[in-house]
Amino acid sequence: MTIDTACQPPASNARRTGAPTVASDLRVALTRIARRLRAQRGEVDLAEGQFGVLTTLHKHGAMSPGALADHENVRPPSMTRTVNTLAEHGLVTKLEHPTDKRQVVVELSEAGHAEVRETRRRRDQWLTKRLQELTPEERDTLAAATKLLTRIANA
Amino acid sequence: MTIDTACQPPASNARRTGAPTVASDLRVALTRIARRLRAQRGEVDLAEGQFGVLTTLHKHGAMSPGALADHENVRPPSMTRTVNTLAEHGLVTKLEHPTDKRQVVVELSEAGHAEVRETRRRRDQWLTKRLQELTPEERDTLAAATKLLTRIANA
DNA sequence: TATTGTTATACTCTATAACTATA
DNA sequence: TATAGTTATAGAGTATAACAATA
Repeated sequence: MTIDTACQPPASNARRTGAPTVASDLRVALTRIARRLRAQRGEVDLAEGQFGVLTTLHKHGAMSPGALADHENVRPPSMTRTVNTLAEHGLVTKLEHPTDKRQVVVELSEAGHAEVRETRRRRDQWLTKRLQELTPEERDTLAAATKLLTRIANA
Repeated sequence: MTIDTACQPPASNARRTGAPTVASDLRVALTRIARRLRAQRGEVDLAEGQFGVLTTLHKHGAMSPGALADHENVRPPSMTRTVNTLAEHGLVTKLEHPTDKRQVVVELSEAGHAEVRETRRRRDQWLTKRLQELTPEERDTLAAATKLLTRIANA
């Protein structure tokens, strides 16, 4: 596939200068594991953005489409479409707001909750298998690192 | 935004059962950091799939559109479009294959190489800043964890 | 008059099917 | 006849602008 005349050495700047590569190596590993985790899906084949709405509702409870759009960083018309798609799949329910008739309340259905749980279960299962291939000492290292990574993730 | 009647407790299965949550916590942290890394872009505003083609060419050298499609898990017509877009931006060059006139050779231009380098530089910079906020001991822990995560990523 | 959500329309990315050129 | 790539066309997902209903 690759033609022999055009192969250049994959020289990263960090390695060329001899500078520390922990950040770079960590970035590559993190990115690759995240991609493999994303590939583990639940029952329903959802786009990542649609699944994101489910997790947000799972975490924060029912929200208006506008609030969801803010939270997911999309525009309101896009969220209208996303919510309608999820409603057609029976994963969310659109309800009237109790006092403000302009608003719509988007609520996760039981199927929606189940989809979030199942997807997380499969992703955790994949990662758990990988952890089981490590020694107890290595798992301790990763447990300690998890605390640090969590701090970084929320920084 | 959230209406008070519909908030349910965010009870994950792992926590409810008291089972170990390292895998789950690690997954959450990994996913979140990866998302924040992806948000660090280079000069040109490229979709993640388009940038993926640049990194593949950066790593493996010039390839045919078909080989790129295989590598990136998209269909050939999609890769044709992607490559044409990248070529219009001056990030890749389409060349004739030396012996097989059916084939096209897609080569990363100097601007393409620079885009890959710059994007990686910004992502490494973001992560380096986060690492600098840790103690030396914590950095040692993450350095050790990086080796393990790299192994997992490639498993 | 401001806010919430939707409809109308368009652009991007992806796909399948059909076509062209070459091996 | 098989292979590499493209063109034609369609389906998601997202965007901006314009509109409807309600506060």
